[in-house]
Amino acid sequence: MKSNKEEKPYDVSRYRTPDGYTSDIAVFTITSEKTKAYAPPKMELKLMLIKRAEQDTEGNLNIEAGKWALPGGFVTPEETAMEAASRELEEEMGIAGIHLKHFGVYDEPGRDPRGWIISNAHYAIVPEHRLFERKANDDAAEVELFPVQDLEQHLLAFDHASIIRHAITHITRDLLQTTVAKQFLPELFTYSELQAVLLTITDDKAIQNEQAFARKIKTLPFIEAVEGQKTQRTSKLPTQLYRFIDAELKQSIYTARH
Amino acid sequence: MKSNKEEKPYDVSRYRTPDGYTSDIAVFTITSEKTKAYAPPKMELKLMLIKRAEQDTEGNLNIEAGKWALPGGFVTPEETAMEAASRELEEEMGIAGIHLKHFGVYDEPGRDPRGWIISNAHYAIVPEHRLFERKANDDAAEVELFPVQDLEQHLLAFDHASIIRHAITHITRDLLQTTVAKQFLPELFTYSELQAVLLTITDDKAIQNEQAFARKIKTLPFIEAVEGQKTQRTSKLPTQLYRFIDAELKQSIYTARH
DNA sequence: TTAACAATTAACATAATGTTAATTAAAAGG
DNA sequence: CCTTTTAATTAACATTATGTTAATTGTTAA
Repeated sequence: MKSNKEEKPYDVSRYRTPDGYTSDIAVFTITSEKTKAYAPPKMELKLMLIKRAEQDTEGNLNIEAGKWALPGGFVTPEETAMEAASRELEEEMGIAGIHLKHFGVYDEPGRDPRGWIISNAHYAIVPEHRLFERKANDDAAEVELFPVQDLEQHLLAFDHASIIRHAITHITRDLLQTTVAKQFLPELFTYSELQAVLLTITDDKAIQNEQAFARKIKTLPFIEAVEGQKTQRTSKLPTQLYRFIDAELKQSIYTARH
Repeated sequence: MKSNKEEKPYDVSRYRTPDGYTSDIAVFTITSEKTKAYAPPKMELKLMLIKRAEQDTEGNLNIEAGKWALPGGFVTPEETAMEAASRELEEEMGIAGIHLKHFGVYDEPGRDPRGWIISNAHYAIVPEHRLFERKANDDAAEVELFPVQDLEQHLLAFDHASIIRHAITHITRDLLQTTVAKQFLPELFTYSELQAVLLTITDDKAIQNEQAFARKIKTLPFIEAVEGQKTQRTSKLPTQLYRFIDAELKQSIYTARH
Protein backbone atom coordinates (compact mmCIF):
# COMPACT_ATOMS: atom_id res chain seq x y z
CA MET A 1 0.00 0.00 0.00
CA LYS A 2 1.27 3.44 -0.87
CA SER A 3 2.16 5.64 2.04
CA ASN A 4 1.39 9.12 3.31
CA LYS A 5 -0.36 11.43 0.87
CA GLU A 6 -0.22 15.13 1.55
CA GLU A 7 -3.44 17.01 2.13
CA LYS A 8 -4.85 18.19 -1.16
CA PRO A 9 -7.93 20.26 -1.92
CA TYR A 10 -9.40 17.23 -3.64
CA ASP A 11 -8.47 14.27 -1.58
CA VAL A 12 -8.22 10.95 -3.32
CA SER A 13 -6.27 9.29 -0.51
CA ARG A 14 -9.12 7.03 0.47
CA TYR A 15 -8.44 5.04 -2.70
CA ARG A 16 -5.58 2.63 -2.96
CA THR A 17 -3.23 3.71 -5.71
CA PRO A 18 -1.09 1.67 -8.11
CA ASP A 19 2.48 0.74 -7.17
CA GLY A 20 3.82 1.56 -10.60
CA TYR A 21 2.98 2.67 -14.12
CA THR A 22 5.07 1.33 -16.98
CA SER A 23 5.39 1.26 -20.75
CA ASP A 24 6.38 -1.75 -22.81
CA ILE A 25 7.28 -1.67 -26.47
CA ALA A 26 7.09 -4.42 -29.07
CA VAL A 27 9.73 -3.33 -31.58
CA PHE A 28 9.06 -4.78 -35.04
CA THR A 29 11.30 -4.70 -38.04
CA ILE A 30 11.24 -6.37 -41.41
CA THR A 31 14.50 -7.90 -42.48
CA SER A 32 15.03 -7.84 -46.19
CA GLU A 33 17.17 -10.46 -47.82
CA LYS A 34 18.36 -10.00 -51.39
CA THR A 35 18.50 -13.46 -52.94
CA LYS A 36 20.11 -12.09 -56.10
CA ALA A 37 20.60 -8.86 -58.02
CA TYR A 38 17.70 -7.33 -59.95
CA ALA A 39 15.03 -9.24 -58.05
CA PRO A 40 12.53 -8.37 -55.33
CA PRO A 41 13.72 -9.09 -51.79
CA LYS A 42 12.49 -11.83 -49.46
CA MET A 43 11.10 -10.16 -46.37
CA GLU A 44 10.40 -11.41 -42.87
CA LEU A 45 8.70 -9.72 -39.92
CA LYS A 46 10.74 -9.86 -36.73
CA LEU A 47 10.36 -8.78 -33.14
CA MET A 48 13.19 -7.43 -31.04
CA LEU A 49 13.51 -8.84 -27.52
CA ILE A 50 15.94 -8.27 -24.67
CA LYS A 51 17.29 -10.92 -22.36
CA ARG A 52 16.90 -9.84 -18.75
CA ALA A 53 20.21 -9.77 -16.89
CA GLU A 54 20.86 -12.18 -13.99
CA GLN A 55 21.64 -9.28 -11.69
CA ASP A 56 21.46 -5.54 -11.82
CA THR A 57 24.39 -3.11 -11.65
CA GLU A 58 24.32 -3.21 -7.83
CA GLY A 59 24.67 -6.97 -7.85
CA ASN A 60 21.14 -7.75 -6.70
CA LEU A 61 19.23 -10.65 -8.20
CA ASN A 62 17.06 -9.37 -11.02
CA ILE A 63 13.40 -10.24 -11.23
CA GLU A 64 12.49 -12.56 -14.11
CA ALA A 65 16.22 -12.87 -14.81
CA GLY A 66 17.34 -14.83 -17.86
CA LYS A 67 13.98 -14.56 -19.58
CA TRP A 68 13.31 -12.73 -22.83
CA ALA A 69 11.28 -9.54 -22.45
CA LEU A 70 9.97 -6.49 -24.21
CA PRO A 71 11.97 -3.29 -23.67
CA GLY A 72 10.24 -0.79 -21.43
CA GLY A 73 10.32 0.98 -18.11
CA PHE A 74 8.57 3.21 -15.65
CA VAL A 75 6.53 6.24 -16.66
CA THR A 76 7.17 9.48 -14.78
CA PRO A 77 4.42 11.93 -13.74
CA GLU A 78 5.67 14.51 -16.25
CA GLU A 79 5.01 12.37 -19.31
CA THR A 80 2.44 10.13 -20.92
CA ALA A 81 2.98 6.40 -21.34
CA MET A 82 3.48 7.02 -25.05
CA GLU A 83 6.14 9.63 -24.36
CA ALA A 84 7.83 7.25 -21.91
CA ALA A 85 7.89 4.56 -24.58
CA SER A 86 9.47 6.99 -27.01
CA ARG A 87 12.01 8.15 -24.44
CA GLU A 88 12.98 4.60 -23.53
CA LEU A 89 13.45 3.61 -27.15
CA GLU A 90 15.80 6.54 -27.50
CA GLU A 91 17.67 5.96 -24.22
CA GLU A 92 18.02 2.20 -24.54
CA MET A 93 18.33 1.77 -28.30
CA GLY A 94 19.43 5.18 -29.53
CA ILE A 95 16.59 5.32 -32.05
CA ALA A 96 14.41 8.43 -32.15
CA GLY A 97 11.47 9.60 -34.16
CA ILE A 98 9.96 6.25 -35.02
CA HIS A 99 6.36 5.16 -35.43
CA LEU A 100 4.68 4.11 -32.15
CA LYS A 101 1.17 2.87 -31.53
CA HIS A 102 -0.58 2.05 -28.28
CA PHE A 103 -2.47 -1.22 -28.46
CA GLY A 104 -3.30 -2.39 -24.94
CA VAL A 105 -3.38 -2.01 -21.18
CA TYR A 106 -2.18 -4.82 -18.94
CA ASP A 107 -3.49 -4.47 -15.42
CA GLU A 108 -4.51 -7.98 -14.42
CA PRO A 109 -4.05 -8.30 -10.64
CA GLY A 110 -0.93 -10.35 -9.96
CA ARG A 111 0.61 -9.89 -13.40
CA ASP A 112 3.75 -8.46 -11.79
CA PRO A 113 5.02 -9.99 -8.54
CA ARG A 114 6.38 -6.61 -7.42
CA GLY A 115 2.92 -5.18 -6.85
CA TRP A 116 0.03 -3.41 -8.54
CA ILE A 117 1.80 -2.38 -11.69
CA ILE A 118 -0.07 -1.21 -14.76
CA SER A 119 1.57 -1.51 -18.12
CA ASN A 120 0.76 0.19 -21.40
CA ALA A 121 1.76 -1.80 -24.44
CA HIS A 122 2.88 -0.16 -27.69
CA TYR A 123 4.28 -1.45 -30.90
CA ALA A 124 7.05 0.34 -32.73
CA ILE A 125 8.16 0.01 -36.32
CA VAL A 126 11.86 0.40 -36.91
CA PRO A 127 13.24 0.14 -40.45
CA GLU A 128 16.02 -2.42 -40.61
CA HIS A 129 18.78 0.11 -41.32
CA ARG A 130 17.86 2.12 -38.19
CA LEU A 131 18.50 -0.99 -36.09
CA PHE A 132 22.09 -1.04 -37.22
CA GLU A 133 22.57 2.44 -35.74
CA ARG A 134 21.63 0.80 -32.49
CA LYS A 135 24.58 -1.60 -32.58
CA ALA A 136 26.86 1.37 -31.88
CA ASN A 137 24.92 2.35 -28.76
CA ASP A 138 24.61 -1.21 -27.63
CA ASP A 139 25.72 -1.84 -24.08
CA ALA A 140 26.05 -5.33 -22.65
CA ALA A 141 22.34 -6.15 -22.89
CA GLU A 142 21.60 -9.23 -24.94
CA VAL A 143 19.32 -8.28 -27.81
CA GLU A 144 17.91 -10.51 -30.52
CA LEU A 145 15.48 -10.41 -33.43
CA PHE A 146 12.98 -13.27 -33.52
CA PRO A 147 10.80 -14.18 -36.50
CA VAL A 148 7.22 -13.69 -35.32
CA GLN A 149 6.34 -17.29 -36.14
CA ASP A 150 8.66 -18.99 -33.67
CA LEU A 151 8.19 -16.85 -30.59
CA GLU A 152 5.97 -19.33 -28.77
CA GLN A 153 8.77 -21.61 -27.67
CA HIS A 154 10.80 -19.01 -25.79
CA LEU A 155 10.60 -18.34 -22.09
CA LEU A 156 9.17 -14.87 -21.64
CA ALA A 157 9.09 -12.59 -18.58
CA PHE A 158 5.90 -11.51 -16.77
CA ASP A 159 2.87 -11.66 -19.09
CA HIS A 160 4.93 -10.70 -22.11
CA ALA A 161 3.96 -13.85 -24.04
CA SER A 162 0.39 -12.61 -24.00
CA ILE A 163 1.36 -9.02 -24.83
CA ILE A 164 3.42 -10.22 -27.78
CA ARG A 165 0.55 -12.30 -29.17
CA HIS A 166 -1.66 -9.22 -29.06
CA ALA A 167 1.06 -7.07 -30.62
CA ILE A 168 1.28 -9.44 -33.58
CA THR A 169 -2.50 -9.45 -33.95
CA HIS A 170 -2.60 -5.67 -33.97
CA ILE A 171 0.25 -5.05 -36.36
CA THR A 172 -1.14 -7.66 -38.73
CA ARG A 173 -4.55 -6.02 -38.74
CA ASP A 174 -3.09 -2.54 -39.10
CA LEU A 175 -0.88 -3.59 -42.00
CA LEU A 176 -3.94 -4.82 -43.88
CA GLN A 177 -6.41 -2.13 -42.85
CA THR A 178 -4.33 1.03 -42.56
CA THR A 179 -1.44 2.50 -44.54
CA VAL A 180 1.05 1.72 -41.77
CA ALA A 181 2.99 -0.46 -44.23
CA LYS A 182 4.66 2.78 -45.30
CA GLN A 183 6.66 2.69 -42.05
CA PHE A 184 8.46 -0.40 -43.36
CA LEU A 185 9.18 1.07 -46.78
CA PRO A 186 11.29 3.86 -48.24
CA GLU A 187 9.49 7.02 -49.34
CA LEU A 188 9.31 5.65 -52.90
CA PHE A 189 8.76 1.94 -53.47
CA THR A 190 7.81 -0.55 -56.17
CA TYR A 191 4.66 -2.67 -56.21
CA SER A 192 6.74 -5.76 -55.49
CA GLU A 193 8.33 -4.19 -52.40
CA LEU A 194 4.92 -3.30 -50.97
CA GLN A 195 3.73 -6.77 -51.89
CA ALA A 196 6.69 -8.34 -50.06
CA VAL A 197 5.84 -6.36 -46.90
CA LEU A 198 2.23 -7.50 -46.97
CA LEU A 199 3.17 -11.11 -47.65
CA THR A 200 5.10 -11.24 -44.36
CA ILE A 201 1.72 -11.31 -42.59
CA THR A 202 -0.86 -12.58 -45.07
CA ASP A 203 -1.33 -15.32 -47.62
CA ASP A 204 -4.21 -13.55 -49.35
CA LYS A 205 -4.36 -14.87 -52.93
CA ALA A 206 -5.19 -11.44 -54.34
CA ILE A 207 -2.00 -10.03 -52.82
CA GLN A 208 0.12 -13.03 -53.86
CA ASN A 209 -0.90 -12.65 -57.50
CA GLU A 210 1.69 -10.37 -59.18
CA GLN A 211 -0.38 -9.27 -62.17
CA ALA A 212 -3.48 -8.60 -60.09
CA PHE A 213 -1.54 -6.67 -57.46
CA ALA A 214 0.42 -4.62 -60.01
CA ARG A 215 -2.86 -3.70 -61.70
CA LYS A 216 -4.63 -2.92 -58.45
CA ILE A 217 -1.95 -0.63 -56.98
CA LYS A 218 -2.66 1.92 -59.72
CA THR A 219 -6.27 2.32 -58.63
CA LEU A 220 -5.77 2.59 -54.85
CA PRO A 221 -6.80 6.04 -53.65
CA PHE A 222 -4.07 6.20 -50.98
CA ILE A 223 -1.16 5.39 -53.33
CA GLU A 224 0.06 7.35 -56.34
CA ALA A 225 2.59 6.59 -59.08
CA VAL A 226 5.40 9.14 -59.08
CA GLU A 227 5.70 10.26 -62.70
CA GLY A 228 9.12 9.74 -64.23
CA GLN A 229 10.51 7.99 -61.16
CA LYS A 230 11.82 4.50 -61.82
CA THR A 231 14.28 2.15 -60.17
CA GLN A 232 16.19 -0.96 -61.13
CA ARG A 233 16.66 -2.30 -57.62
CA THR A 234 14.06 -5.06 -58.08
CA SER A 235 14.35 -5.70 -61.80
CA LYS A 236 16.49 -5.09 -64.84
CA LEU A 237 13.46 -3.46 -66.41
CA PRO A 238 13.18 0.03 -64.89
CA THR A 239 10.23 -0.17 -62.56
CA GLN A 240 7.61 2.39 -61.61
CA LEU A 241 7.92 3.92 -58.12
CA TYR A 242 4.92 4.73 -55.93
CA ARG A 243 4.31 6.68 -52.75
CA PHE A 244 1.57 6.75 -50.11
CA ILE A 245 -0.63 9.82 -50.08
CA ASP A 246 -3.13 10.94 -47.47
CA ALA A 247 -6.58 9.71 -48.32
CA GLU A 248 -9.65 8.98 -46.30
CA LEU A 249 -10.31 5.27 -45.86
CA LYS A 250 -13.96 4.60 -45.31
CA GLN A 251 -14.41 1.05 -46.49
CA SER A 252 -16.62 -1.35 -44.60
CA ILE A 253 -17.04 -5.10 -44.28
CA TYR A 254 -20.58 -4.66 -45.62
CA THR A 255 -19.43 -3.29 -48.96
CA ALA A 256 -16.14 -5.17 -49.42
CA ARG A 257 -15.75 -8.31 -51.45
CA HIS A 258 -15.43 -11.51 -49.50
CA MET B 1 10.10 -4.59 -19.40
CA LYS B 2 13.82 -4.14 -19.54
CA SER B 3 15.98 -4.90 -16.54
CA ASN B 4 16.38 -1.39 -15.30
CA LYS B 5 19.85 -0.45 -14.18
CA GLU B 6 18.52 1.31 -11.07
CA GLU B 7 16.17 -1.45 -10.09
CA LYS B 8 16.26 -3.58 -6.95
CA PRO B 9 14.33 -6.82 -6.69
CA TYR B 10 10.77 -6.30 -5.48
CA ASP B 11 11.40 -2.69 -4.58
CA VAL B 12 9.64 -0.09 -6.62
CA SER B 13 9.41 2.51 -3.88
CA ARG B 14 11.83 4.91 -5.48
CA TYR B 15 9.48 5.57 -8.38
CA ARG B 16 6.70 8.07 -8.00
CA THR B 17 3.41 6.29 -8.36
CA PRO B 18 0.08 7.51 -9.76
CA ASP B 19 -2.45 9.15 -7.43
CA GLY B 20 -5.32 7.24 -8.92
CA TYR B 21 -6.44 4.78 -11.57
CA THR B 22 -9.91 5.17 -13.03
CA SER B 23 -12.27 3.83 -15.68
CA ASP B 24 -14.60 5.95 -17.81
CA ILE B 25 -17.37 4.57 -19.96
CA ALA B 26 -18.99 6.07 -23.04
CA VAL B 27 -22.41 4.41 -23.02
CA PHE B 28 -23.95 4.33 -26.49
CA THR B 29 -27.45 3.36 -27.43
CA ILE B 30 -29.47 3.59 -30.62
CA THR B 31 -32.95 4.97 -30.19
CA SER B 32 -35.43 3.54 -32.62
CA GLU B 33 -38.45 5.58 -33.65
CA LYS B 34 -41.32 3.90 -35.46
CA THR B 35 -42.72 6.46 -37.89
CA LYS B 36 -45.65 4.20 -38.83
CA ALA B 37 -46.70 0.57 -38.75
CA TYR B 38 -45.13 -1.94 -41.16
CA ALA B 39 -42.14 0.24 -41.96
CA PRO B 40 -38.47 0.18 -40.96
CA PRO B 41 -37.60 2.38 -37.97
CA LYS B 42 -35.64 5.64 -37.99
CA MET B 43 -32.58 5.13 -35.81
CA GLU B 44 -30.23 7.56 -34.08
CA LEU B 45 -26.99 6.96 -32.18
CA LYS B 46 -26.92 8.55 -28.76
CA LEU B 47 -24.47 8.88 -25.89
CA MET B 48 -25.49 8.79 -22.25
CA LEU B 49 -23.97 11.44 -19.98
CA ILE B 50 -24.31 12.26 -16.30
CA LYS B 51 -24.48 15.74 -14.83
CA ARG B 52 -22.02 16.04 -11.98
CA ALA B 53 -23.66 16.96 -8.67
CA GLU B 54 -22.90 20.31 -6.98
CA GLN B 55 -21.76 18.52 -3.82
CA ASP B 56 -20.93 15.01 -2.78
CA THR B 57 -22.78 12.94 -0.20
CA GLU B 58 -20.74 14.50 2.63
CA GLY B 59 -21.72 18.01 1.57
CA ASN B 60 -18.35 18.98 0.12
CA LEU B 61 -18.11 20.93 -3.11
CA ASN B 62 -17.75 18.51 -5.97
CA ILE B 63 -15.01 18.90 -8.52
CA GLU B 64 -16.19 19.87 -12.02
CA ALA B 65 -19.69 20.27 -10.55
CA GLY B 66 -22.53 21.01 -12.91
CA LYS B 67 -20.69 19.76 -15.99
CA TRP B 68 -21.70 16.78 -18.07
CA ALA B 69 -19.42 13.77 -17.72
CA LEU B 70 -18.91 10.15 -18.62
CA PRO B 71 -19.86 7.69 -15.91
CA GLY B 72 -16.89 6.05 -14.26
CA GLY B 73 -14.91 5.66 -11.08
CA PHE B 74 -11.81 4.35 -9.39
CA VAL B 75 -10.32 0.95 -10.12
CA THR B 76 -9.41 -1.24 -7.16
CA PRO B 77 -6.28 -3.42 -6.98
CA GLU B 78 -8.40 -6.58 -7.15
CA GLU B 79 -9.80 -5.86 -10.60
CA THR B 80 -8.84 -4.72 -14.07
CA ALA B 81 -9.97 -1.38 -15.49
CA MET B 82 -12.37 -3.31 -17.71
CA GLU B 83 -13.87 -5.11 -14.73
CA ALA B 84 -14.19 -1.81 -12.88
CA ALA B 85 -16.05 -0.35 -15.86
CA SER B 86 -18.40 -3.31 -15.85
CA ARG B 87 -18.93 -3.08 -12.08
CA GLU B 88 -19.66 0.64 -12.24
CA LEU B 89 -22.17 0.22 -15.02
CA GLU B 90 -23.93 -2.31 -12.85
CA GLU B 91 -23.72 -0.27 -9.63
CA GLU B 92 -24.63 3.09 -11.13
CA MET B 93 -27.02 2.07 -13.87
CA GLY B 94 -28.18 -1.38 -12.87
CA ILE B 95 -27.22 -2.84 -16.23
CA ALA B 96 -25.13 -5.99 -16.33
CA GLY B 97 -23.66 -8.19 -19.00
CA ILE B 98 -23.31 -5.65 -21.77
CA HIS B 99 -20.70 -5.23 -24.48
CA LEU B 100 -17.63 -3.22 -23.40
CA LYS B 101 -14.55 -2.24 -25.37
CA HIS B 102 -11.41 -0.45 -24.25
CA PHE B 103 -10.37 2.26 -26.69
CA GLY B 104 -7.89 4.56 -24.99
CA VAL B 105 -5.69 5.63 -22.11
CA TYR B 106 -5.77 9.20 -20.86
CA ASP B 107 -2.68 10.05 -18.85
CA GLU B 108 -1.73 13.54 -20.01
CA PRO B 109 -0.05 15.31 -17.06
CA GLY B 110 -2.48 17.84 -15.60
CA ARG B 111 -5.60 16.31 -17.13
CA ASP B 112 -7.13 15.96 -13.65
CA PRO B 113 -6.55 18.75 -11.09
CA ARG B 114 -6.67 16.22 -8.25
CA GLY B 115 -3.32 14.74 -9.19
CA TRP B 116 -1.67 12.12 -11.38
CA ILE B 117 -4.74 10.18 -12.34
CA ILE B 118 -4.76 7.72 -15.21
CA SER B 119 -8.02 6.92 -16.89
CA ASN B 120 -8.96 4.05 -19.13
CA ALA B 121 -11.70 4.81 -21.60
CA HIS B 122 -14.21 2.20 -22.75
CA TYR B 123 -17.30 2.31 -24.83
CA ALA B 124 -20.38 0.30 -23.96
CA ILE B 125 -23.31 -0.65 -26.12
CA VAL B 126 -26.64 -0.81 -24.34
CA PRO B 127 -29.77 -1.77 -26.31
CA GLU B 128 -32.48 0.86 -25.87
CA HIS B 129 -34.81 -1.41 -23.90
CA ARG B 130 -32.07 -2.16 -21.33
CA LEU B 131 -31.82 1.56 -20.60
CA PHE B 132 -35.43 1.60 -19.45
CA GLU B 133 -34.54 -0.94 -16.78
CA ARG B 134 -32.20 1.71 -15.50
CA LYS B 135 -34.99 4.19 -14.81
CA ALA B 136 -36.11 1.99 -11.93
CA ASN B 137 -32.66 2.03 -10.31
CA ASP B 138 -32.23 5.71 -10.96
CA ASP B 139 -31.19 7.74 -7.96
CA ALA B 140 -31.02 11.53 -7.97
CA ALA B 141 -28.27 11.73 -10.62
CA GLU B 142 -29.23 13.68 -13.71
CA VAL B 143 -28.84 11.49 -16.75
CA GLU B 144 -29.47 12.32 -20.39
CA LEU B 145 -29.07 10.85 -23.86
CA PHE B 146 -27.42 13.14 -26.42
CA PRO B 147 -27.39 12.58 -30.17
CA VAL B 148 -23.73 12.15 -31.11
CA GLN B 149 -23.89 15.07 -33.58
CA ASP B 150 -24.66 17.85 -31.12
CA LEU B 151 -22.29 16.99 -28.28
CA GLU B 152 -19.77 19.71 -29.08
CA GLN B 153 -21.77 22.55 -27.57
CA HIS B 154 -22.07 21.12 -24.07
CA LEU B 155 -19.77 21.89 -21.16
CA LEU B 156 -17.91 18.71 -20.33
CA ALA B 157 -15.87 17.79 -17.26
CA PHE B 158 -12.10 17.13 -17.28
CA ASP B 159 -10.90 16.02 -20.74
CA HIS B 160 -14.15 14.22 -21.47
CA ALA B 161 -14.82 16.25 -24.64
CA SER B 162 -11.68 14.72 -26.11
CA ILE B 163 -12.49 11.23 -24.83
CA ILE B 164 -15.97 11.44 -26.33
CA ARG B 165 -14.64 12.46 -29.75
CA HIS B 166 -12.37 9.43 -29.71
CA ALA B 167 -15.20 7.19 -28.55
CA ILE B 168 -17.32 8.24 -31.52
CA THR B 169 -14.41 7.68 -33.89
CA HIS B 170 -13.85 4.19 -32.50
CA ILE B 171 -17.45 3.03 -32.46
CA THR B 172 -17.94 4.36 -35.99
CA ARG B 173 -14.93 2.46 -37.26
CA ASP B 174 -15.90 -0.70 -35.37
CA LEU B 175 -19.46 -0.59 -36.71
CA LEU B 176 -18.11 -0.54 -40.27
CA GLN B 177 -15.17 -2.90 -39.85
CA THR B 178 -16.32 -5.44 -37.28
CA THR B 179 -19.61 -7.21 -36.58
CA VAL B 180 -20.24 -5.14 -33.43
CA ALA B 181 -23.48 -3.86 -35.02
CA LYS B 182 -25.02 -7.04 -33.65
CA GLN B 183 -24.89 -5.48 -30.17
CA PHE B 184 -27.49 -2.94 -31.32
CA LEU B 185 -29.78 -5.51 -32.89
CA PRO B 186 -31.98 -8.38 -31.73
CA GLU B 187 -30.69 -11.92 -32.32
CA LEU B 188 -32.69 -12.07 -35.58
CA PHE B 189 -33.00 -8.96 -37.72
CA THR B 190 -34.01 -7.83 -41.21
CA TYR B 191 -31.71 -6.29 -43.79
CA SER B 192 -33.42 -2.91 -43.27
CA GLU B 193 -32.83 -2.98 -39.53
CA LEU B 194 -29.13 -3.64 -40.01
CA GLN B 195 -29.08 -0.96 -42.68
CA ALA B 196 -30.71 1.53 -40.28
CA VAL B 197 -28.04 0.84 -37.65
CA LEU B 198 -25.23 1.43 -40.15
CA LEU B 199 -26.83 4.59 -41.51
CA THR B 200 -26.63 6.19 -38.07
CA ILE B 201 -22.89 6.56 -38.65
CA THR B 202 -22.27 6.45 -42.40
CA ASP B 203 -23.64 7.92 -45.62
CA ASP B 204 -21.98 5.29 -47.80
CA LYS B 205 -23.97 5.08 -51.05
CA ALA B 206 -23.65 1.30 -51.22
CA ILE B 207 -25.27 0.98 -47.79
CA GLN B 208 -27.99 3.56 -48.54
CA ASN B 209 -29.09 1.68 -51.66
CA GLU B 210 -31.86 -0.74 -50.59
CA GLN B 211 -31.65 -3.15 -53.53
CA ALA B 212 -27.88 -3.34 -53.43
CA PHE B 213 -27.79 -3.84 -49.67
CA ALA B 214 -30.54 -6.47 -49.69
CA ARG B 215 -28.69 -8.36 -52.40
CA LYS B 216 -25.33 -7.99 -50.68
CA ILE B 217 -26.42 -9.22 -47.25
CA LYS B 218 -27.02 -12.70 -48.66
CA THR B 219 -23.41 -13.06 -49.70
CA LEU B 220 -21.72 -11.78 -46.54
CA PRO B 221 -19.75 -14.60 -44.89
CA PHE B 222 -20.54 -13.40 -41.35
CA ILE B 223 -24.32 -13.23 -41.79
CA GLU B 224 -26.73 -16.03 -42.59
CA ALA B 225 -30.41 -16.09 -43.50
CA VAL B 226 -32.41 -18.10 -40.97
CA GLU B 227 -34.52 -20.48 -43.03
CA GLY B 228 -38.26 -20.21 -42.47
CA GLN B 229 -37.92 -17.25 -40.11
CA LYS B 230 -39.80 -14.17 -41.23
CA THR B 231 -41.23 -11.09 -39.56
CA GLN B 232 -43.72 -8.39 -40.43
CA ARG B 233 -42.35 -5.74 -38.07
CA THR B 234 -40.80 -3.72 -40.89
CA SER B 235 -43.13 -4.51 -43.75
CA LYS B 236 -46.52 -6.00 -44.63
CA LEU B 237 -44.66 -8.47 -46.79
CA PRO B 238 -43.17 -11.11 -44.47
CA THR B 239 -39.48 -10.35 -44.44
CA GLN B 240 -36.49 -12.65 -44.20
CA LEU B 241 -34.63 -12.67 -40.88
CA TYR B 242 -30.85 -12.90 -40.60
CA ARG B 243 -28.33 -13.53 -37.84
CA PHE B 244 -24.63 -12.90 -37.36
CA ILE B 245 -22.40 -15.94 -37.39
CA ASP B 246 -18.76 -16.27 -36.43
CA ALA B 247 -16.56 -15.88 -39.44
CA GLU B 248 -13.01 -14.82 -39.96
CA LEU B 249 -12.70 -11.33 -41.40
CA LYS B 250 -9.49 -10.92 -43.31
CA GLN B 251 -10.22 -8.19 -45.78
CA SER B 252 -7.64 -5.56 -46.56
CA ILE B 253 -7.58 -2.07 -48.01
CA TYR B 254 -5.34 -3.43 -50.78
CA THR B 255 -7.98 -5.81 -52.08
CA ALA B 256 -11.17 -3.87 -51.33
CA ARG B 257 -13.02 -1.73 -53.83
CA HIS B 258 -12.55 1.98 -53.45
C1' DT C 1 23.90 -12.49 -80.03
C1' DT C 2 21.11 -14.67 -77.03
C1' DA C 3 19.09 -16.41 -72.70
C1' DA C 4 17.04 -14.92 -68.58
C1' DC C 5 13.76 -12.42 -66.02
C1' DA C 6 10.81 -8.83 -63.40
C1' DA C 7 7.66 -5.66 -64.95
C1' DT C 8 4.15 -4.48 -67.86
C1' DT C 9 0.43 -4.93 -71.10
C1' DA C 10 -3.14 -7.52 -73.41
C1' DA C 11 -7.00 -10.39 -73.84
C1' DC C 12 -10.97 -12.63 -72.32
C1' DA C 13 -14.12 -15.17 -69.43
C1' DT C 14 -16.31 -14.63 -65.05
C1' DA C 15 -18.14 -12.20 -61.12
C1' DA C 16 -19.87 -8.17 -58.66
C1' DT C 17 -22.09 -3.77 -58.72
C1' DG C 18 -25.17 0.33 -59.95
C1' DT C 19 -29.39 1.27 -61.70
C1' DT C 20 -34.00 0.98 -63.11
C1' DA C 21 -38.09 -1.45 -63.30
C1' DA C 22 -41.39 -5.05 -62.32
C1' DT C 23 -43.53 -8.29 -59.07
C1' DT C 24 -45.17 -9.96 -54.56
C1' DA C 25 -47.83 -10.27 -50.27
C1' DA C 26 -50.25 -8.27 -46.91
C1' DA C 27 -52.89 -4.26 -44.76
C1' DA C 28 -56.19 -0.70 -44.84
C1' DG C 29 -59.86 2.04 -46.58
C1' DG C 30 -63.81 2.47 -49.11
C1' DC D 1 -64.87 -7.44 -52.26
C1' DC D 2 -61.97 -4.37 -54.68
C1' DT D 3 -58.35 -1.04 -54.88
C1' DT D 4 -54.50 1.39 -53.23
C1' DT D 5 -50.35 1.43 -50.75
C1' DT D 6 -45.87 -0.09 -49.42
C1' DA D 7 -41.51 -2.68 -48.09
C1' DA D 8 -39.37 -6.54 -49.75
C1' DT D 9 -37.95 -9.18 -53.41
C1' DT D 10 -36.71 -10.43 -58.04
C1' DA D 11 -35.33 -9.39 -62.71
C1' DA D 12 -32.70 -7.41 -66.26
C1' DC D 13 -28.83 -5.22 -68.19
C1' DA D 14 -24.95 -2.23 -68.75
C1' DT D 15 -20.68 -1.30 -66.42
C1' DT D 16 -16.77 -2.30 -63.82
C1' DA D 17 -13.47 -5.31 -61.38
C1' DT D 18 -11.17 -9.60 -60.98
C1' DG D 19 -8.76 -14.19 -62.08
C1' DT D 20 -6.13 -16.24 -65.35
C1' DT D 21 -3.17 -17.03 -69.09
C1' DA D 22 -0.22 -15.32 -72.40
C1' DA D 23 2.63 -12.06 -74.85
C1' DT D 24 5.80 -8.05 -74.82
C1' DT D 25 9.39 -4.95 -73.00
C1' DG D 26 13.90 -3.39 -71.51
C1' DT D 27 17.86 -4.59 -69.42
C1' DT D 28 21.76 -7.61 -67.75
C1' DA D 29 25.09 -11.07 -68.27
C1' DA D 30 26.94 -15.09 -70.30
